Amino acid sequence: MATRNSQGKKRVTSYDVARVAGVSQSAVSRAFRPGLSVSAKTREKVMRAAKKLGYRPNAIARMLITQRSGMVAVIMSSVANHAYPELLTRITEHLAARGAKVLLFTLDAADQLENLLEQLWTYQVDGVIALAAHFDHEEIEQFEAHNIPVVLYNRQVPDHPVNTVNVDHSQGVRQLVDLLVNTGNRKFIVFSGPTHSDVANDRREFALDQLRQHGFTDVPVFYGDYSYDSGRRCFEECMEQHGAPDAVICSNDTMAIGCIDEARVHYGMNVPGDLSVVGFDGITAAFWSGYELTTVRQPVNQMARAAVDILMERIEHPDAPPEKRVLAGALIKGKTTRA
Amino acid sequence: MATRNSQGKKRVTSYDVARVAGVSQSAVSRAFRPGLSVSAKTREKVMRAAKKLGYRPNAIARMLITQRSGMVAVIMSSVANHAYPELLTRITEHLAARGAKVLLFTLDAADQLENLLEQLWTYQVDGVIALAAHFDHEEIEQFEAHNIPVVLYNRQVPDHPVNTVNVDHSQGVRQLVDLLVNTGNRKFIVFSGPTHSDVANDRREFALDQLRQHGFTDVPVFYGDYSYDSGRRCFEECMEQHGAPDAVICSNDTMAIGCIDEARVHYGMNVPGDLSVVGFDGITAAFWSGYELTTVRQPVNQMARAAVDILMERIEHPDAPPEKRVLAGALIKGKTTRA
DNA sequence: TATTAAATTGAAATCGAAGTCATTATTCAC
DNA sequence: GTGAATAATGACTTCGATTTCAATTTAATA
Repeated sequence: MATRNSQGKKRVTSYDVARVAGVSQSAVSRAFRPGLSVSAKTREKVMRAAKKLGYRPNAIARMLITQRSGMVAVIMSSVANHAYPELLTRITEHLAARGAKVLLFTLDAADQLENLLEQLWTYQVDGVIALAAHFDHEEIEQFEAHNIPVVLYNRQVPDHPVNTVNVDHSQGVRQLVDLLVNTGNRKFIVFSGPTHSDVANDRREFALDQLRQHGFTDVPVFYGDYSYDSGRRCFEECMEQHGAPDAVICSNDTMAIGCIDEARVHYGMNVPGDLSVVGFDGITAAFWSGYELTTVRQPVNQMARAAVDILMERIEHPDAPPEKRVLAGALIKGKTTRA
Repeated sequence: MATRNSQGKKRVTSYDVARVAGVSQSAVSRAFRPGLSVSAKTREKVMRAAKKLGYRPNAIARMLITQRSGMVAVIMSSVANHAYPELLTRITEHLAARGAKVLLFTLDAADQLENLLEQLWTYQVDGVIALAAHFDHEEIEQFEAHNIPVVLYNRQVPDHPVNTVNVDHSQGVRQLVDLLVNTGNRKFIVFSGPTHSDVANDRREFALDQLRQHGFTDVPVFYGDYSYDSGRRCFEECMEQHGAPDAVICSNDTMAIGCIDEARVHYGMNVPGDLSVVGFDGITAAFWSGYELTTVRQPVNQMARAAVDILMERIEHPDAPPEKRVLAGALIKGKTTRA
């Protein structure tokens, strides 16, 4: 008997189809699941009845009985990250190709994390891809306790085995520093992202390390928040405190662009004539002919794919050990550094 | 009895909690649903047992019995739209504030739409917010037949009542045109987005209309695809075919920025000295000091909020008639037009 | 204290598909 | 044509919560 939903319209269930097709409900279920034992004749009858009634299997009921939601939680930050749009669509597409759907969670403040996790447990997601959020031992252990595989994207949990996909920050930053040193820059400045960002800390420290390798010690660091405005502000502060540097190494492209604009527009400087600037990420704006930023481009599509692959592997084989995958970025020699 | 999931770990159900707490399973359910009739004593017992066992209500089971998934499908295009990141997080946040979650769908080619809809029906989403996809009568009628409310974001279905949230393209474009005319521009060019985009068509036609009002007829139009590169290409073609115009009216900011860069970098032109350029949207890059684009900024947050409000209203009251909400954009007088 | 009204409680039905298992229909080999 | 092996089928149980309904307890009123 067709029941009625809140709008008073009947919902068509497998029982309705079964009745019309003159078969059992089990047969209907089998007809819709590929590879199960149904005769062509029965399948035909079922499909005709299903089409006639406009039947679609109810995914919720399936989730309940199969103990698989087919949904993956993606945790993104509400802070507009210029790399997100592509990343998110890539992840969604790769997951879709494997029959999984994305349930979206946003997170800004760390204090919302607990609340977010509460939600996660109730929604029975099969796995999690975290683009945002800082996870510590504690959170990772919770995921383990719930047997929900997690993949961290461009972030890590020190000293704790966990699945991660990272661009090779170390190699990328090193290449940028080498390029700057080899093209004659001597007075360096680093514009770092916020200290609560693991990525920012990594990029900053790798840069300082590599500069030290070349004999440049005590390189001043200014801190921003990854934003355009913070890039501008850093440059302003830098000029006040140290005067014009030869080269600025920024934690990301957005800050680099802010820095360039500030230098050009407010200080009338020529980039790269008077100043070299490098970023990191390879956001679309970095390639605009107004900038043509020297940067390291993250292989977003491959990274998205790796994250999905790793996750799906753990969902199918929960015993697979954690895996850290590091993909090389591509050095883009733009026009914000001297040749 | 606690069952075991695919990972061999026990799942804690309300029955487990009931047994430990020494109450009925019904009581456990009531204790977790606010406003239901449970004594403080019972709730206390239940909560203690729940915490001890690490119990979380299973949202999937709830969805099945309540006929409400609490999930809203958001359809986005895989084409990187610079307005998406903020829009998506806003929508997600507003939905979260009302207890709903976002199930993400991506769509590029129109031929995937049918497949996408098939998925939609099975997932029992309570509603849909479409940021991408061109819907015709046919699709809207399918949604009506399934009793799933839809809100279209910045797009419409002519001659069919359907919920929409739009920025006031007409008013916005008119203000831009007036500004250009009033500041002495006489030779106009329009760079339009693709003809399959309703928004692009609207913006283009409104611009041409308003130019006609001012006596400017036969204004040439060049077509791009909203991308930066297409903005550059349009300007190049324009220069070849018509020489330098006074002012370029672009369908969106990204094309406008492409146009500006092409004019500045490859033609050595001064914007706004030699050329005025206006865009539409108010993407973050439009405000960068390298551009300071004259544009109309969409009130993204308010629009996201309106979309969510309208949708939730239809979910609660399915009989509410379709509603079209139009929000005014803010004219941003930047530095890409003469004063 | 007796009586009525209100608040709690648990048993049982329900949501809609998937999967187990025993039964029946087919197919194949001889 | 018979028996064995295989395929197809349907009855029934299950997933985990919500909700109805009747029974029971508690509170309120006379």
